[in-house]
Amino acid sequence: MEYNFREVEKKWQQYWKENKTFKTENKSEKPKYYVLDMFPYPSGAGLHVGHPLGYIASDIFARYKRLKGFNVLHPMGYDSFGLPAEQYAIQTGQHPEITTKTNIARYREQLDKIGFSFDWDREVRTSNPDYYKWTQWIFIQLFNSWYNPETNKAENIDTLIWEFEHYGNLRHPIHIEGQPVFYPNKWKSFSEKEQSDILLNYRLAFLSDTMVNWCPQLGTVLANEEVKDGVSERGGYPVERKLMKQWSMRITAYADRLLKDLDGIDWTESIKEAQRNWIGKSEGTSLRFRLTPNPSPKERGTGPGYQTAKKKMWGSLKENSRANRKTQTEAEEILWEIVRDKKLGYKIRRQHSIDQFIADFVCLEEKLIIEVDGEIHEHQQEYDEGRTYILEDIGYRVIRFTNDSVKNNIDWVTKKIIKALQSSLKQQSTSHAGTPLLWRGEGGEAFIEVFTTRPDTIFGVSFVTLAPEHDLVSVVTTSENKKAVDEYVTTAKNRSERERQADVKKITGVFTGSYVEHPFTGKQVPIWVGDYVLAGYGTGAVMAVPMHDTRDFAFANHFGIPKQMVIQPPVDWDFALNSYDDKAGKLINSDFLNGLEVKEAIKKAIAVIEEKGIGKGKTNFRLRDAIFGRQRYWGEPIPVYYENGIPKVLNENELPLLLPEVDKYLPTETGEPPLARASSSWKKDGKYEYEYSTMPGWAGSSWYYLRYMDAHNDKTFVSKEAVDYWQNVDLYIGGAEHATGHLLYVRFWTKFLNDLGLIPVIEPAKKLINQGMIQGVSAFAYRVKDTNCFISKNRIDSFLSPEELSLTGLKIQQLVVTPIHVDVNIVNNNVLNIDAFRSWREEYKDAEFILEEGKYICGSEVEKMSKSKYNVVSPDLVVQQHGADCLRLYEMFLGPLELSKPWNTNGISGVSNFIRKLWRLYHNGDNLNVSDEPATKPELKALHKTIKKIIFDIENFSFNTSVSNFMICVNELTELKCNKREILEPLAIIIAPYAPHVAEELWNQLGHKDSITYATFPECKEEYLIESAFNYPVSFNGKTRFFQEYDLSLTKEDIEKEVMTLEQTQKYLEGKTPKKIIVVHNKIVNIVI
RNA sequence: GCCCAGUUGGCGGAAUUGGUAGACGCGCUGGUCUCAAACACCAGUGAGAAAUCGUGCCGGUUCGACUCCGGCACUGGGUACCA
Repeated sequence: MEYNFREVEKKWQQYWKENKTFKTENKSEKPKYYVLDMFPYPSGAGLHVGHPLGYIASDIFARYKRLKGFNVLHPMGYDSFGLPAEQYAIQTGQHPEITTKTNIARYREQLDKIGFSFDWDREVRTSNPDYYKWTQWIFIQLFNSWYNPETNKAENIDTLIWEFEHYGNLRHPIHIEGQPVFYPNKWKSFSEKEQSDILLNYRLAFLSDTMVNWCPQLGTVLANEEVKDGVSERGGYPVERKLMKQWSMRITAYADRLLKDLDGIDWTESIKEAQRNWIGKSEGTSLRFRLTPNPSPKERGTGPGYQTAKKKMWGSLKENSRANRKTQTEAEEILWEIVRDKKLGYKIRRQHSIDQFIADFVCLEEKLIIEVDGEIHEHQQEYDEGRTYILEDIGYRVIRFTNDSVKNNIDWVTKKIIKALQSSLKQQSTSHAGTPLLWRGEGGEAFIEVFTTRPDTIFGVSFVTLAPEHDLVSVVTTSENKKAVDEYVTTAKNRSERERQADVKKITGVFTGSYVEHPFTGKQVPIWVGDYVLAGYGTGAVMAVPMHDTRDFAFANHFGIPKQMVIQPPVDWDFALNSYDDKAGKLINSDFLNGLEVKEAIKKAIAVIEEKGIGKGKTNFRLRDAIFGRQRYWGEPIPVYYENGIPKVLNENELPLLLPEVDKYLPTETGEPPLARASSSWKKDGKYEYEYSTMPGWAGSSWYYLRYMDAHNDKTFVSKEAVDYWQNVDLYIGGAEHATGHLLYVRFWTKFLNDLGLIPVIEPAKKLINQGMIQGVSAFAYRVKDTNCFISKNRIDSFLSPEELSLTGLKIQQLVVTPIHVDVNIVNNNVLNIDAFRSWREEYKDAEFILEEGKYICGSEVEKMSKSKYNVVSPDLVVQQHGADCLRLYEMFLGPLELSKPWNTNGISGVSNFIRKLWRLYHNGDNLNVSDEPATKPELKALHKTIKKIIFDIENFSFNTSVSNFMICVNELTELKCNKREILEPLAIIIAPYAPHVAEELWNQLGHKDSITYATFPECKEEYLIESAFNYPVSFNGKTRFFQEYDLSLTKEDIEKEVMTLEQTQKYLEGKTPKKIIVVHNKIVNIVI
């Protein structure tokens, strides 16, 4: 009887389940090995043949490691929160939990049929409260942590509060650029809300106003990597930019570590490269260009109309400032001694330029100006009023004291100043919101700061470009240009993300009318606005070097801006076509950089820039903080409630915060997320509102590998013992599509948990390999336009008979055909099953066909496997027809694991035959036929050769070649008519990882009571492989011409002599004397003529 | 544009440090078995009549290159005004 795979596979799947064969303990004498698969999202479509590819490979590896004596952790679970179930719920009203459960049941059934060795006792589901309780718990840890740049680690937020209490937020690495400064004594005086707002700037999980990718159709925000080409990855709906209050994760704090630690892990180069690009570290320098002259409010058209101040050029203003400092009044000297050196707890400057004025004293942080009116000012009442008005208009408060009160009542003056300082925190101007003061240096000068990676090209700068959203745009724009700039900025801001991406090549921009001063040449450099500059990267401003930067080049050409070459390009470089961007060549036209190579010039330029104090070396990352909230129902509730507008996290004992029931899975009428529909009692302590957004899909999957180690622990997310034992994943097999999403986030959370001392590892997986995609092969039938007549592929352009033509309803043969996707399951070798097609869909019931050679031939095309293309092949069907072992072997046999390939079953019969042939080795008819006689030398050689190859192949993840090697081995043993136990027992073991069902059955029939799972993988005994002779290929000038066998004991010299005596050698020599004879022992003989 | 992967018979693919190119399987051809078909088994199968030629194309290193180096083309994937 032939091998009955249906019976045997069912039997062993049952056996494994009943005996919990693959249950793994967290303690063992054996070394540990952790094999992890990609976390599946249980979709309604079920598994297709592409999904198990990686699972089969990892299962083979896991089973191999067990045979090699390892304690193997090989778990499976479900990433069961997510959009599709929710979309389905919106359409049908069915609770996503129900859909999810059904889908999981179907997945499980499909997985079981393939015979995977998962430890199902460790199954996790991210949507189970006992799982998401810990996802919420980790969120709370993130909320309670900040990233300390000094220790380069996440720490509890308390250490930051301590810092604030003792040092304020001034100290260099703690201070965040652009944040208002406060001093030690200040922290405690802030209100709870103020403190909360400040801390949110540091927390690793934080709430902020962020530009988000808003997808109106999906009704939610999307992460950057969920948006492809301006539309949502799921569904393909348009996405727009929108400012929203959002929860985010401060992944940027880990940018450098995420980048650096890539070097230490054995992941595929393509994934590492994708992550490196996504993180996008670029080293360069910040550089400030002095703004001069500074336009007056009147010039830029935003100031009050009655402006009385003389139009002052910056230069003279600066001189006034310096002169004033030397000629202080007595009162000013007295006050200076009181306020200088932060004596009042605030940094106060004197004779400092503000806008076009010079303030006597100013505290920039608190935006407080202190004026001491001397005799001069008494004559200028009107002037002072105007000046105060302007200063207040741009966000300053001005307090005035007379010379007399300073001289005679300094205590009263001091008290007034302190009071003013303390009460003026962050007082924002109203009419000028969005146009803060220019960044000003010690001398009071104003600047535009740019970021560049090419400071060497500083002498090639021909203009400076600001992003349309840049704060300084309105400040530097002159009144003549105001209209054009305003229009441009409005258009640029309103362009949707999609338009911007589609229009990348369209160059747009506008001149502001102002200039900055070149820091070295002093020349005037025009300031432009252009949307090729991104507000969110660097400083939102660039120095444009058109000769050496492609984008600047295009911009300059488009607007006719002059260009200056500063790097000597190769001789044949054509600047009419391209800029020369390479970081190679010598500097020219560049003053002190002349003659240097680019790399040296960069160093030198940075040094000089830093020395001049106009900028400093700086690193920028492309990586953005990850938006963490989704305005959706089917996700983990964020464990946050709001008390008087202050976000607060729940206590651990209040977890899990369960997902509440809602009447509809839609946003509320007021546009709030679905959770706002929860009953009015869904409130913290019955009064405080919970956060309404839920966590994104990647929350649960960012730590699932840890939960498998200790899946049922209700005390902690993973016990210390479990994680100390299992450490991290030894082998992860997954698709490359998660390179910049999941695989980056899971690394981030791992590092964070490590910082907190909760886990001992800094990376989730030591080794990662990608499985390729299995693509679908779609089939097409060609319908003649406006008819129900289908024409066979190769008849479209051929002559039709009158009868055939009449089917098309056309008078003359002028066919227009529409290709229609046909279900691949009713097409065999491109031949359409016409009856099946007619009954496939109602509309094709009466379809007519124009055939070729009696058949209807379909067209085919390789596409993504998807339901809508009717090209999905389910593994169930293959298992039903050929068996699970056959599916496993065939998927591996298709080709290298990491390569994408279309699915076709053309070769599956070869694998099916192989299994039968293997079975026949052990059987004679219906009976087991195994002999205990000792094996012969050729039999042992066949086996051990295979053992050696299989070990090599598995350890190199070359599963396709090991299947070939099994075939070779079985062919050889069949040839040898081998039925020796000594051979067949080890053979069953080495094949067990690949074809576990048939191996178990053979093992059992050989008389073993236990599962083959924990047998011992045989060792390769080299002595059986030793050959006494080798059949040398004899080649002439490297081309093999014939073979000659020589004993391996012969020396090179012997062989050389022997070869020369051969008749065939003489024939190929054609009477010439060889120049050289190369003999490589056990390899080749090459004769050079 | 940039980054990554790939390109070998009719097809999927093999070739471990440079050493017999095309293993293994499919398909195809012929044969055995059968009334016939399927299954199974046997033989052949890169091209060419042959000399020879052949691993995307051009060049190089080497006694010898699918393999190493330089340049180019094409296919697939990722990514993008990131300064």
